[in-house]
Amino acid sequence: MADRNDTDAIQTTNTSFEIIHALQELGPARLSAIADRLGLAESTTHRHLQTLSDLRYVSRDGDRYQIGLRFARLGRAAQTRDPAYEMAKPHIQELAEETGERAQFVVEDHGLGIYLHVETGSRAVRVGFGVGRQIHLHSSSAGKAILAHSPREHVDDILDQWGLPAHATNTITDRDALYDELETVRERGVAFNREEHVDGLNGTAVPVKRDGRAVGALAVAGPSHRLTGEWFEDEVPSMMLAAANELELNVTYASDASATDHIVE
Amino acid sequence: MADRNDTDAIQTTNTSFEIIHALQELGPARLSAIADRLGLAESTTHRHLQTLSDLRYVSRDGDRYQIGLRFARLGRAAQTRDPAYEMAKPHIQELAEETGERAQFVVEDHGLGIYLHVETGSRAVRVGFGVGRQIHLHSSSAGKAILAHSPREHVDDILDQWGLPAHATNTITDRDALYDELETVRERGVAFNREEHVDGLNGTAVPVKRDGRAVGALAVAGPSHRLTGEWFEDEVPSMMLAAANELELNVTYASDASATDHIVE
DNA sequence: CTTAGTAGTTCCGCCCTGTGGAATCTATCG
DNA sequence: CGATAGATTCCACAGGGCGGAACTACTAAG
Repeated sequence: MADRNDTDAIQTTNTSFEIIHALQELGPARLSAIADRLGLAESTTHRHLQTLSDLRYVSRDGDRYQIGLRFARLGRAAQTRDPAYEMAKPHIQELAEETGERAQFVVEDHGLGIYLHVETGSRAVRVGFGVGRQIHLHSSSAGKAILAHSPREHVDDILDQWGLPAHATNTITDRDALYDELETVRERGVAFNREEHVDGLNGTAVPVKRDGRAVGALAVAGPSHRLTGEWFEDEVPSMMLAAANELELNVTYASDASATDHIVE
Repeated sequence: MADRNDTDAIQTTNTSFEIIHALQELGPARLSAIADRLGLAESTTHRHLQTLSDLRYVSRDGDRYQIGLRFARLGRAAQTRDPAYEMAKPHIQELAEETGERAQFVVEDHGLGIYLHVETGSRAVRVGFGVGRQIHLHSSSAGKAILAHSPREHVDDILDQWGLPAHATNTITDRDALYDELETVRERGVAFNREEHVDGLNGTAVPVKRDGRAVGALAVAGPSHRLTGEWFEDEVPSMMLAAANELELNVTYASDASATDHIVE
C-alpha cells in the first residue's frame, strides 16, 4: 500500500520482493494466503515462490513457505559492507557496559537510520528495536547527529522524501525547528532525544565522521526517568565522545589498508 | 556459473538476484562492471539497479552501487524466524567462554548448513566463517550431527543435490562411509570433525532436537593441535550436551507460547 | 467407499513488459 | 574545447510473465 510503483520500475522484481515482505510479516504462510494478501493469481505466486525457493531465499516446510536463511548472508554482507561498521561493534559493547543502558550504532541509508549494532546493558530495556530496524532520522538522537553533519541539500532531500512524521509527543515536526536543532547539535557535538521517538524514552548520540562526512552515530537510549540530569547531559555524552574519537581514528587509519575479506559464493 | 536456471524459473527475478550477488562479491561497483560481469546490456542492468534502489535493497554513492542496508532487516528476520534460534545464542556465548574456542549454532536450510550464531572465545581463531556462512553438511561436525538425526530419505535428497565434495584431506566422500559415520554419531550422540572441512581444524557438535527432528546443532571448532585427547573427546562434548539439553527444554516449552513480535513495515 | 471440498500445481494462449541496441547526456581528462 | 568513458534515456521487438482454467493430491464428511 505504501509501496509506490514510482516511475517504471521492473514489475516482476517488485512482485518478488513483495512476496518476500509478506513472508517477513506473516511468518510461515501458505501459498493461498500470500496470493490473497497481494491480490495475485495463485499460479503467479507459485512461480515466484518456486523461483525464490530455487535461489534458496525462500524455504518451504510442507505447505508453509517462509523466508530463507540465505538472507542471513546478505544481511551480514550489508552489515559489513563498510569496514568501519565492524569497528564500531566493540565500542557499542563497551558503552552498553559502562552505561548499563542500550547502546546502538546507527547508519544512514536511503534517508533512513538503520541499526547495525545493538547491545543491551545490564538494566536492559525491552528488546524489539533490534538490528536492521529502520527509523526516521528527524526523531532520534542518532538521526539528528547524522543529519547535523550532512550537507544541507542532502538533508533537504531526505526531509522531502520522508517528511517529519510525529512519533511521540515531542517529535520535531517543523522543518525550521529541526534546522535550529541541528545547528545546536553541531555546536555541542552531541544530539539529544527527549521523548521524541517514543514517549518515555530518551537518547543521546554522537556522530562518527570520516573525511568530514558522518558515516554513522553512536547512541545510548533508555527510560527518560533514568536518563536525566548530569548523567544524561554530560557523563554519558563524554563517554560516547571518547568512544567516537577513538573509533574515528581507527576508521581513518584503516580506510585504505583494509583487506575486505573476499566473499566466495 | 554454478547458478542453474533449472526448470522455468522467472528470469527477471533471477537476474535481479544475480546483480545482488555481484554486488555482494564485488563490493562498491560501477554499473558497467556489473553489466560486463553478468553479460547484460547496460540499459537492462540500469533498470534493475534502479528498481532495487527504489526498494532500498541497493544503495548508490556517486556512480558506485553497493548492497543496501535494508538487507540487514531481512537477514535479521531470517535469523529469528524460529524462536529457537534466538534461544541458542546465550548457550553459544557460554560455550565460547568455557572452551575458549569458537562456538557456533548451525541450522539446515535447503540442504546446507548455515551459521546463525558465531562466538569466538578468548583464544579466538581467525575470523571469516561468520554468521550467514554456508557449508556442506557432510564435511562438518554440525552438519553430521544434523544429518544423523534427519530421516534417511531427506539425507539422500541432500546428498543427491550437493554431492560429497572434498574440502580437506579427511573429508568423507563416500556415501556408505558417511552412513556408517552417521550411525556412529547417532549412537554416541556427538559428532566429530577431524580435519574434514579445513586442514588443521577440528570440531565437535551435538544436535538440538525438537519433536525428534534436529532443528540445529551446537558446535565448537578450533585448531587440531589444541582440540585433542580427552578435552576434545569427552570434556567439550559433555559441555555441549549439557547446553543442548537445557536448550531443548526451553525450545520445547516455549514452542507454543511464543509471541513472535510483530514486524511492521 | 463415495463424494465434495480445499489447496497446490500445471497448462496455455494473450499481450504486457522486460530486453538490448542505439542515441543522448554528463563528467573527466588531455 | 574536443575526446573518451560511463551513465541514462529512448525505442521497437518478441520473449516471457501473467491470470484463468484444468488437473492433481489430500482430507473430511456422509
